[in-house]
Amino acid sequence: MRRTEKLTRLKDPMTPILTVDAVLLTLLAGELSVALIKREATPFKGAWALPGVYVKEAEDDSAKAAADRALKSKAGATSPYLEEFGTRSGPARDPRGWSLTVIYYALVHHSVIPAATHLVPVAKLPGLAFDHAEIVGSVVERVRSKANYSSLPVFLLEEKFTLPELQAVYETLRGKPENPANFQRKIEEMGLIEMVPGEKKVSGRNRRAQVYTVIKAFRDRLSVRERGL
Amino acid sequence: MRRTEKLTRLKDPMTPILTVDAVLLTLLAGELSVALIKREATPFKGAWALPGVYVKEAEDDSAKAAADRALKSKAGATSPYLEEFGTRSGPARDPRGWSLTVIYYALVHHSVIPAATHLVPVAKLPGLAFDHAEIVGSVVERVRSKANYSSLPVFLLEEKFTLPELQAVYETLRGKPENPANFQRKIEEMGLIEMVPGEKKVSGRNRRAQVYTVIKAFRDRLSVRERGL
DNA sequence: TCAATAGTGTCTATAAGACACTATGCC
DNA sequence: GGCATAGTGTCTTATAGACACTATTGA
Repeated sequence: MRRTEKLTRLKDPMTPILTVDAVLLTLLAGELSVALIKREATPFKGAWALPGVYVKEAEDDSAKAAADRALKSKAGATSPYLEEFGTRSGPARDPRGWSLTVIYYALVHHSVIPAATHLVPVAKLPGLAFDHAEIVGSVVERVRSKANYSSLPVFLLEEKFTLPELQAVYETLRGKPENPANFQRKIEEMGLIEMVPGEKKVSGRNRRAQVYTVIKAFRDRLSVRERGL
Repeated sequence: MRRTEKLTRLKDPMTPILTVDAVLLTLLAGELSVALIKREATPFKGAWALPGVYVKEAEDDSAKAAADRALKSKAGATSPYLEEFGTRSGPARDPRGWSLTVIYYALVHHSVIPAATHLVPVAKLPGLAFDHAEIVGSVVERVRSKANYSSLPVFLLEEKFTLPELQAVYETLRGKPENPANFQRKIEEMGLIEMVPGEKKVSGRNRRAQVYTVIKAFRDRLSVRERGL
């Protein structure tokens, strides 16, 4: 029985708690935002926290599979890009006892996240349960860093997008503007995207932008530039 | 009692095995080598494996502390640079059952490793227990990659070293020669090392080389270059 | 003075960044 | 035509790499 199971875990001094937590990032109104859930059980009942689950031998084939399950069951989303960030562990981070969590992060376009899921701009993060505030901060730092030399920002867009849209995402993450000519040159050198012939995107009363898409090989992994962005 | 404890772990389907493994790297005769230990217990009794331990709530304050303990108790070494690499997990990697291991890697000069510890060139790796061969391969790849843009290689040297020695370490990890003038320029730009005034190193019947040391701020962490190498 | 390794000054090639311009579409 | 955004050609500057040279020591 589950209840007995948990008590055993609590009382056994040699069996650390093992969980995964997922940092699901998206752009909302031009702001990098993270998916948070309200805790329904102690500890930290009622506090905001990252979507996370216990790693279960019966359900998960790996820690990454557990992270997938956490994203699906707690935030209602799946992500083609789901990468391990690292671990946090120790006797103090969880009041229930010695715990270790494996942290994963994912980037998606906000359209794949249900409206019911709470998205909070990382710049206005409230207090979070456990060490989750520090975790979000560290993951955001990593993500911003990867925006400097990889294709990671494309995962924040929909399947089809324009170069100006892609440039805007890069600029948001890197926090500085980019020259369109130089930007196009560098993206081309990454061999990341391909034109969708004929398709143009209307965005007002101006010239329509050419539509692009990520080439198959990079749909679920990064393209990396040697010399940075 | 420990014996009962282990049986409980084996039979409990909800409690994954939690371990840490350490990849201790050093240069031996100019070859990147890894510390291996011979397993004394099942499974894989008699096979070569990475130094690793169970994470113990009573002994370890964190997974990293457990990795320190593994290095000290199994390889007889401590390392100022000990970094998390990632995790491996699943039902199949350990015959005892569902397991998760946190992998750490360390780089040291071979002089701090006891002669009794087995060091094997990573280019001539034998078959290893568990998924340890894949782990060593992935860590080596990461280390070689970091040699392209950070100060990581200095951890393979002693406290005092010369520029030609440092250059040789970089060349070994990167697998290609470097121009001395360009190398010195780039190392200087990293703000990594300082001259030890007056000290010169004799290495034959030739000109003596100036001795350098890593400045304090980078004794236990990396210095990173923006544009690589 | 020769061999061997240490160390430096400077030119060249390449890549990043700046800037000026042309293109398209709706009003 | 005018305005707004899309997109391109090219010059300038910064950095990486190549090369030629000088320096110091022991034999």
